[in-house]
Amino acid sequence: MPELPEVETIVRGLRAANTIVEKTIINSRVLWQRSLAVPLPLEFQQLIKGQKILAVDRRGKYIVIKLTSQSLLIHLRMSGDIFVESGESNRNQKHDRVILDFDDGSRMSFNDTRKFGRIWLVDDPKIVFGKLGPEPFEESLTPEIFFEKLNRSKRQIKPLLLDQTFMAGMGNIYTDESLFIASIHPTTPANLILFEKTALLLSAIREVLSEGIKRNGASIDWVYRGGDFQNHFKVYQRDGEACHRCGAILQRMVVGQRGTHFCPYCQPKAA
DNA sequence: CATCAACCCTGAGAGC
DNA sequence: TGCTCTCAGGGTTGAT
Repeated sequence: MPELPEVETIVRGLRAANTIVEKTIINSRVLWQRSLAVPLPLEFQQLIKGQKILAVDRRGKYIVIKLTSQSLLIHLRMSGDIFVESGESNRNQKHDRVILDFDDGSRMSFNDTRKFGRIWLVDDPKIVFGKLGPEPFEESLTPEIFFEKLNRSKRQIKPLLLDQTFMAGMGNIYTDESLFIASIHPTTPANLILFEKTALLLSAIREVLSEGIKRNGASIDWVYRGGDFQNHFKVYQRDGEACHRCGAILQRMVVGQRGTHFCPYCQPKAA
C-alpha cells in the first residue's frame, strides 16, 4: 500500500533522466473508466494528447505530473503502481487501467489490481488537494506548531495522523511505527499529549518516513519493487510477536476502522 | 466536531 | 484440488 515513502520512491524513478520527463504523449488508452476521477475518458484522451511532460513531483500521496498546459495527478491508493517500458513487456499487464503512449515509442502504464486508485487531469492541482495538510518534512512545521495542531483536537491520535487534511502522507504502516517509536498509545486523545511527547512524535514520524524512503530507494531498478522496509517493521503486522524493545507480546486492535499494531507495555494507555 | 458504517474492489488466506 | 467465505485497506460520503 503506497504511502509517502513509496510514492516518493516512484516519483524519484519517474523523475530520472530518460524515463518520462520531456516526452510527449501521442496517445492514451483507458481500460477502466473509473480509474479516471476527472474528466471523462473521451475528453481525457483529447486533452492529454500532444501534451509534453515537464516535471514530476509529489504532494502527500499524490504523484503530480506537470504537463504543458495541465497537471496529471495520480493517487495509487491501495494497489496502484506505475510502469514505464518500451517494446514487448514480460510484466503481468492484467491490471493495467490507463496507458499513456509516448513519442519515443515507450509508454507509462497505471496498473491497479483493486481499482481504488484515481487519476485526475486538471488545469490547477489545487482543485484536488486544496485541503491537504502540511508535508511532514515541511520546515514550517515546527514542533511548536505541531503541538498546537494536536492540542486543538480531541480526536484519537492515530486517526488524526491518518487524516490527510491534518498532515499529508501518513498511512497505516508509518503511523503505527511512529507511535511505537514515540511510545504513544494509538487511542490517546491528541490534546492530552504533552509537548515533549509531541515533539518526539514529530521526529519519530520524520525518522520512520526517512527510513522508508531510504529502504525503497535502495531498489536497484528505478521501478517500485516494494523496497525492503517491510523487513524492518517494529510493530506493523507483528502482533503476537515479541516487542524488540521490551519483549512484551505485541497486540492488534481496531482504531478508527484500521488494524492497529502496538506494544501494550511501551505504549501504555495512560500516556 | 467526533465517530461510525458503508462503499469501492480483488486476491489472499481460512475453513471445509 | 477447489469451492465458498471473510477480510484488509485509503479515502469519500452520508448518518448519528
